[in-house]
Amino acid sequence: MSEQALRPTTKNARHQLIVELVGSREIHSQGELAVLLAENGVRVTQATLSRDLVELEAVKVRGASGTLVYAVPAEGGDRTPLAPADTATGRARLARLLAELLVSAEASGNLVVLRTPPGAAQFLASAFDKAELGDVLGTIAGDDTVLVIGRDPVGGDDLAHRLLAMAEHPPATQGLVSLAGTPETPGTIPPSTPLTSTVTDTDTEEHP
Amino acid sequence: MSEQALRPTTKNARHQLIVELVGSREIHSQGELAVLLAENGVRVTQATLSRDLVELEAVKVRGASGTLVYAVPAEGGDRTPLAPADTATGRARLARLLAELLVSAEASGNLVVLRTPPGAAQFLASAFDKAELGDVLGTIAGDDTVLVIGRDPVGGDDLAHRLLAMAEHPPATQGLVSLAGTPETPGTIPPSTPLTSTVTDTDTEEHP
DNA sequence: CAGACCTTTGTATAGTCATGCACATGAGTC
DNA sequence: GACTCATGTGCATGACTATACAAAGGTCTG
Repeated sequence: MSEQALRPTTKNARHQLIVELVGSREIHSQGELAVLLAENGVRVTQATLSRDLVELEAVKVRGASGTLVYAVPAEGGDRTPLAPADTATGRARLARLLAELLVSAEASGNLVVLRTPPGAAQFLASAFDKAELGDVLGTIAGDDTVLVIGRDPVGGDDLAHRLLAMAEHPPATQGLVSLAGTPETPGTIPPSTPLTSTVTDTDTEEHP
Repeated sequence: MSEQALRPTTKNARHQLIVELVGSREIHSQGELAVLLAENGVRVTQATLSRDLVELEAVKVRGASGTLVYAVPAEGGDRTPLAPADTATGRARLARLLAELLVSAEASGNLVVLRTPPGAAQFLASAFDKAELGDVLGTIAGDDTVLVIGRDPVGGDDLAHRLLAMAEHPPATQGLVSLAGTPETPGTIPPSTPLTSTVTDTDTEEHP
């Protein structure tokens, strides 16, 4: 084996590096990933990467141009660059991600149900975490649905409108790699659709 | 062209059929999809399907067994099986799954936060869907957390107790495959932990 | 009518990913 | 030490997907 000729690296370290790379740039193929890894002193073949990506439960999601890029669910599917963002940055980023990912928003009581393209919900939810909106109690995310829990018991509508406004007026792009593919603009908000089937069926059945 | 020999079908109709098929079964490859379409009288090649899937913005997601299956974001990415389950069977199954999977239950307002072993939340949540409990508005699930939304604005406590009772008195086992590896017994329920950090951080960060 | 243009689809093939097989290495046991 | 087993990886190749090119059909315009 050629390990002695390379920078020492374990499988776990390689996995970590893969997560970092996938989280910080759009990677379209395992060959491309192999090149990036080699640039970091980790030389493996496509076969090994295929296996790694299975172990990491990676998927391919559609980016802005409709091309498929890798996404790793590690850390809740968070593909955010590892550099932590401060709150203002977090909010700007949330707005940008809302602009890109928000498919629809529905409110009921203190809850807002956000729909995203498949695989993007965790990503969007993590942006809520980092944005630290005061009137958001927390979020829970599945595959393509984010449930935003508002503090105000009847503030769901306001919150939904606010999020839509953010989605429509995102800050200038900052060069962050975005999970493009905000295919369908929300259009309209059905103001008071019951929550049941939308949340329940779609989200829980997304991982068969 | 062989269109004259086939059931008349437009591209849009084909897209609709694709969405239905992808939404009702696990489809692992475009070849498999081509076969299913042919069974429905729509004969196209893999090339056409590749193009269709791009237009439909389909992605591949990982299913329960870790294999990749197609998912279509149309209609919010709903991949719900189309065959409905009857209610009584669903409720018995839910009770059994609660007995096996429920780690803890906490109520707040109309919400009940259920904790499961990692990876089991979606499975448990789908059982809620099929059980069709009247006082449950819906559920949303992450990795190890299921948020159960009750209809009664202050009925969370009652609902939590009811679910715990179901967990403690499940029907006789019926040979259902359980999510083996239900390692940890609930032990105790911390009665009134605030909802915030539990929901947000744990759940969205749970996919390593 | 003819011609230009657009859309759609199939064929063939390049590109991408998954996997069987073989090998190397490390850990544990005798 | 030898042997066994588990893990990890590369090579080769099959399976899967995307796309260049060509053809057919439909629509629009002069």
